Amino acid sequence: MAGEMAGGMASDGGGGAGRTDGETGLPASLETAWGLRARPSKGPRPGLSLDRIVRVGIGVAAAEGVGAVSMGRVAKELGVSTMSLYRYVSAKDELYVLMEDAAVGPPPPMPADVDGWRAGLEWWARAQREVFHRNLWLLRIPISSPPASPHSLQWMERGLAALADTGLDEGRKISVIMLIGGYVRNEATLMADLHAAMTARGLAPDEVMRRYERTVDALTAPDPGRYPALRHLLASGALGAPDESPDTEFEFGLGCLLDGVEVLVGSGGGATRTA
Amino acid sequence: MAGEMAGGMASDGGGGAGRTDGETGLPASLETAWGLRARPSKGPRPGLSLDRIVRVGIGVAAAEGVGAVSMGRVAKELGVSTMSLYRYVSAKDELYVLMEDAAVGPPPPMPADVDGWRAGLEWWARAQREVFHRNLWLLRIPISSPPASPHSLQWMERGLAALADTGLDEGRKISVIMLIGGYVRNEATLMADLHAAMTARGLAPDEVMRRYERTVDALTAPDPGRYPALRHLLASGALGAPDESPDTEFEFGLGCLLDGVEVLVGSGGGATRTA
DNA sequence: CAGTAATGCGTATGCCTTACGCAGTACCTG
DNA sequence: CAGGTACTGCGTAAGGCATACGCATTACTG
Repeated sequence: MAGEMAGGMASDGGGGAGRTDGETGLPASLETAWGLRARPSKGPRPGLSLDRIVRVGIGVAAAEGVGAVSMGRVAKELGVSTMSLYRYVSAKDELYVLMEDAAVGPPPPMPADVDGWRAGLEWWARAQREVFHRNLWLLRIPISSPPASPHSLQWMERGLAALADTGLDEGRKISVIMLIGGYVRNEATLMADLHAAMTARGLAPDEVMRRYERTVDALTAPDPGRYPALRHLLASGALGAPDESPDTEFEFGLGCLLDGVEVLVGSGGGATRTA
Repeated sequence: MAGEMAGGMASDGGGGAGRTDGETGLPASLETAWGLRARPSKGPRPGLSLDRIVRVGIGVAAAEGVGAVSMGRVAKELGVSTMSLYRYVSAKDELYVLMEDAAVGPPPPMPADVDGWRAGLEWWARAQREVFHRNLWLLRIPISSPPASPHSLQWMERGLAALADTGLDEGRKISVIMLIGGYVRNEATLMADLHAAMTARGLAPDEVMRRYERTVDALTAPDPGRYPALRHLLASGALGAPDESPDTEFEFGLGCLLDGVEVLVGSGGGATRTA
C-alpha cells in the first residue's frame, strides 16, 4: 500500500528531484508543474520530460488502474530505465499528484446562464463529478495533502467564487466548499466501486446489487428481530432494484446539501459562532 | 497499493480459506466472523484463530498504521510463519475487512433521551465519528465492497431505524444514510490527514495550516487577478487560523446536511420522483 | 579547452504477497 | 485398535515493488 501516510509528499530524495523550500515549500516536480523553475542550462539535455512521464502514467492508470502504475512500468512504457524517472520525480507519490492534476485539468468555463450562488455551486459540483467519471482511477489515489497543484487551486477558486455574494464569512465558505467537494468525491467513489465490482466479474450493475441484496438477506434472515429496519428495507426491494438512476441519486444528495446551505445563507449565518 | 480494486474480496485462494458461495456469497473468513461455519472436526486443532490474527493486525495498525500491517509482520508478532495465516484468510484484503469490522464494533446503545429522527441521526453520526477518531487507521483502508460484515450491518440497521418514522420511502432512506455516513467518513479522513501531516514532521496543527496558507499565498501572488476569491480568502486569514474547533466544524457540516434532510422530510418528499 | 553540473542508468537491498506442495496430526470409520 | 483422510503448519521460492548509491557520459560556461 503505497502513499498511505498522509502528508508524505517527499522524504528528500538524494537524487535530482528533492525539495527546494525556496518559496512555496513544494517539491521540485510540482514547482515545475507550476511553471516556476527554469531548466538549468548546464548538463545534457534531458531526454524525458515531466509531461511525458505524467502522460504515460495516466495512460497506464486509465487502462489498467492505479495499481498498475509503478515506476518500473512507466519507465518501460517510455523505453527508459526505472531509475531515470527519479531525476524528474522524487517519489512515486509525487507522480500521483502530478497525474491527478493533469487529469483533472482546469475547470471548464462557466456558462453565462448560471446565475446565483446555488446554480453556481450546482454547476461546480456537476463539472467535478464529470471529471471523476471520466477518470475513475483518480478516486483510487488517496488524498495526501491539501490541494496545491495548479488545477486544484483553480477549481478551488471557482468554488469560492460561486459563494462570493452569499455574505458568508470566509471560514464558512471553505467549509461549504469542502462539504460539497467531499460529497461529490464520495458519490463518485461509490459509483466507481460499483463499476469495478461489475467489471471484475462480468456482471450487469443490477446483478451486483441483487447479489448484495441476497447476501444481506441471507445474513439477517436467521435473526430478523435484530434487524427490523433492514428487513423492512429488504422487503421493499429498494436495495436490489433502486428505482432511481445514479444521476438522479446524485442530484438528490446535492439538492439536500444545498438546501442545508440555503438555510445557512438565508439565516444570515455569516457570523461564526465561535465554539 | 494493495486492495485498490474494489470488489476484490478474494481471488479464490488455492489454500484453505477459499470461497463457499453456499448461501451468503461471502468469503469463508467472513462467514466465520458471522458465526456461521462450525470448525470441521477432522484434522489437528488449529493453533491459531481468526480472532487472534485480527487482534494482532489491529494492534499493529493502531501502533504503526495500516501500512505496517503485512502478512509477514502479523505472523511474526504471533510467532508463526507467514504462510500459516493463509489457512485462516485467503488474502490480505480479507484480513483488512475483518480488522475493520472488529475495530468498528457494535454501535453503542442509544441513550433514552434521544428523540426524533434528527436527534437520532445526529447521535448516529457522532457515534460513528468517535469510532473513527479512536481508530484513525480505519480511514486508510479503502472501501472495497458494500458493507457485509456483522458490525457494519448493525450500524446500518441503526441508521435506518433512526429514519423509521420520517415517512421517507426506503430508497430515500438509503440515500440519506449514505449521505451522512459519507460525510462523517470524509470529515474524519480530513482530520486524520491533518493529524498525520502533523506528526510526520513535528509540527503543531496550526503550524501545518499556516504553512499551507503560505504555500497558497506564494503560488497565487504572482497572478492575483486570476485568483480573486482565493486572494480574498488569504487576506481574511481564515485559511491559516480557522477560528473554529474541529468539533464545531463537524457540527456545522452535519447541521447543514440535516437541514437539507429536514427540508426533504418536511415536504413530504417520501415519494420518489422517478427520473 | 578545462571545469562543472546535470543526465541516464546498472546494481543492489529489502520489502511485499502469495502459489505450491510436503509432512505431520487427530479424528472417524470399520 | 488400525487405517483412511481431512486438515494443519510451514519451507521454499517466484515475481513485484520502491528506491539508495555511485559511475560514466554529456553539454554548457568560463
